Amino acid sequence: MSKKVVTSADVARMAEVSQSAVSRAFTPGASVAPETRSKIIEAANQLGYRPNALARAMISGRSKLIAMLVAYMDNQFYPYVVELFSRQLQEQGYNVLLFMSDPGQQDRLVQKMMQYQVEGIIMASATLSSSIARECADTGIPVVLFNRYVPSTPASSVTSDNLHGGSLVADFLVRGGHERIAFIAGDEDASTNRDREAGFYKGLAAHGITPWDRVVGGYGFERAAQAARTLFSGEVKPDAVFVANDHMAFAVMDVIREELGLRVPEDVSVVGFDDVPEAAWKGYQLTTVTQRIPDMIEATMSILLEQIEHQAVKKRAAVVGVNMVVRGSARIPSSQ
Amino acid sequence: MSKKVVTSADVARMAEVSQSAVSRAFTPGASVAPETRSKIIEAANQLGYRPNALARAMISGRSKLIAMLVAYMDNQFYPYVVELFSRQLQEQGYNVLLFMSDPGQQDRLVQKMMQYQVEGIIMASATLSSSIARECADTGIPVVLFNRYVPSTPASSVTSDNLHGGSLVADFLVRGGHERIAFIAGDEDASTNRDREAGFYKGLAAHGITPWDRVVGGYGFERAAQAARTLFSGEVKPDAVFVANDHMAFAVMDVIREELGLRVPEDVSVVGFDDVPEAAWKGYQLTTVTQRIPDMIEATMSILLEQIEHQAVKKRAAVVGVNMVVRGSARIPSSQ
DNA sequence: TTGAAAGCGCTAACAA
DNA sequence: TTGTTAGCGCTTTCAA
Repeated sequence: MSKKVVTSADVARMAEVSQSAVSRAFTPGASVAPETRSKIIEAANQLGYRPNALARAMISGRSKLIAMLVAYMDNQFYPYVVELFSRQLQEQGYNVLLFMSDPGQQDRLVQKMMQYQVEGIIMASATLSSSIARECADTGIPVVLFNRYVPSTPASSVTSDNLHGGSLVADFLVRGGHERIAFIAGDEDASTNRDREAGFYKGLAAHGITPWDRVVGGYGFERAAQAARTLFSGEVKPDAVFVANDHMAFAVMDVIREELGLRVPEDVSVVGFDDVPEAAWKGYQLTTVTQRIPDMIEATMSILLEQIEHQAVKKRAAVVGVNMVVRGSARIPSSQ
Repeated sequence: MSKKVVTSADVARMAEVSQSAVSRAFTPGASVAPETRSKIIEAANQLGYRPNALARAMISGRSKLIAMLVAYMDNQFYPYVVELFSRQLQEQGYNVLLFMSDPGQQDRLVQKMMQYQVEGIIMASATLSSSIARECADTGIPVVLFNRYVPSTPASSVTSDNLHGGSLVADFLVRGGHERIAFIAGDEDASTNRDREAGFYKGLAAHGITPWDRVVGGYGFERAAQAARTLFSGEVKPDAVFVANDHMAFAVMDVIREELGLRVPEDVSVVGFDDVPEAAWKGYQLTTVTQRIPDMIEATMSILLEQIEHQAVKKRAAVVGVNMVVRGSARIPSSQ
């Protein structure tokens, strides 16, 4: 039926040029006479020729592949990040190899990426062992941890200023006149959680206040709901809770309003972190801290592309600023 | 510093075997003596050898790459789909090349996929020109349209029974005693919208009822909000609205409750389609039609893998059943 | 079971 | 500007 796979040699034959001329015709900066090129292009179109990207990658050493490893997609933060990365990388001529990480499988997946000769790796909310990070660095593959950092690895990182974000929330809640301020933690191993929590406590301490209670929600919806139930199970209840991310905050609000019959923010204020799209939905109107995703992406892209360009991996750590968005889920400070 | 890229020849030298022996040691079914293999594996580990997947793909003709094209990620339906596909594909030994489609760029992206010698293509809520579909078929690359179909192309498709879903909603709303039933359409070019709408009208007609009004929301959040404003701008307002997907339904509910001050479902019933995770959130409790994503994925995988296996592309169209989930956003029929 | 040899489709010197 | 010539790192006959 069809001739099965057309190669550059076929095109060369038809255009009556050498095979390398065909290669040049498809290489942006190469020196080919305009007429030669158009003759070749025409033949190529006629035959339905498509350069084999794999062969090109092999010989040129440039696969134009970037791997992305993502832990989960149910928190809307990540789909948004994936979409933006994909679009921008595509625009830059790169292609995305996507991996979903199963806990414990991350190193194996990174090996896979390297087998495919990716030119860079983006790890979104996933970390890697330092031995693997070493290996990437030695191979010359830049790795950037997105929204996580690990001090002891050679991998670069891009994070928000979670420390500052946490203190912003503390400030806001204290100024709002709250007296029993609780915290629902995310994944305790995650740097995001550690920093948000540390910043929060520090901010509280600056006002001479100690956190009223603390439970762990593990960044998951169901587990956060459970955490909220625990938090509100006592006789006297918190009047404000800072939840380590928006995704959990929705679950927490559901429990507070539907199961406990309390009002938000009249009875209890809720503040999240991330500012995912749903936070602006009227059903929640979540007051939260904005992670400036576009800025984070930009920082990641520039680290990655710069290192790919210069063939030199060196650790960099970008920290992007944050700001609070005040909506309706937490009492708003009246004074000043 | 490090020896830069280790090849099978290096391993062969160290293990004192031929280079082809190394290849065999890394090929599952190949005939190698156990001792030879272990000798090779040891040398490989020592040197940090990783088979080059690109070279393997070139010679074997099996890239183990599957391309996925997605139009957008803001509707939670898609992140979920992407995650599930990725995990299952990974489990089957395949790797995912992810593309976000810009409208109009789809054909170009499919060309890219083919250049990377992908073994199959999944198009999620995106369609392709029939010429490109032809090309894929001729090249022997199976394509499956996920959640869309195009009768005139050779591409396979997997969809929900949108027709039936629409009629289910009509039935539910009529039995609920509604009298002014409106429809907010999604993307009018999409088969999903056409079928949901057709099924809905047919279901209405079966009860001798005609739709009260119809506006277009284009499957987008903001546009749907606008559509809702239009729909409710008249003197007399609808008492029920079927929104072509959940994502728009949230926007519609926001407008109805917050801007218009109407109650859901007391003043107006809202029904969506998809059953994304947020539909179960207490802030919305959206009554909707469930797309059985796991079943849809399974159907897609089996079409794809079967055709890759047998090297034969033939068009198949799977239709997956749907069912309604009754939550709180629409009045519940009392009788029977 | 093993090794030698022949490429997969392409890019990249090197001459011409 | 063009063609010739080597390979990139691997799998796969084909003999041994």
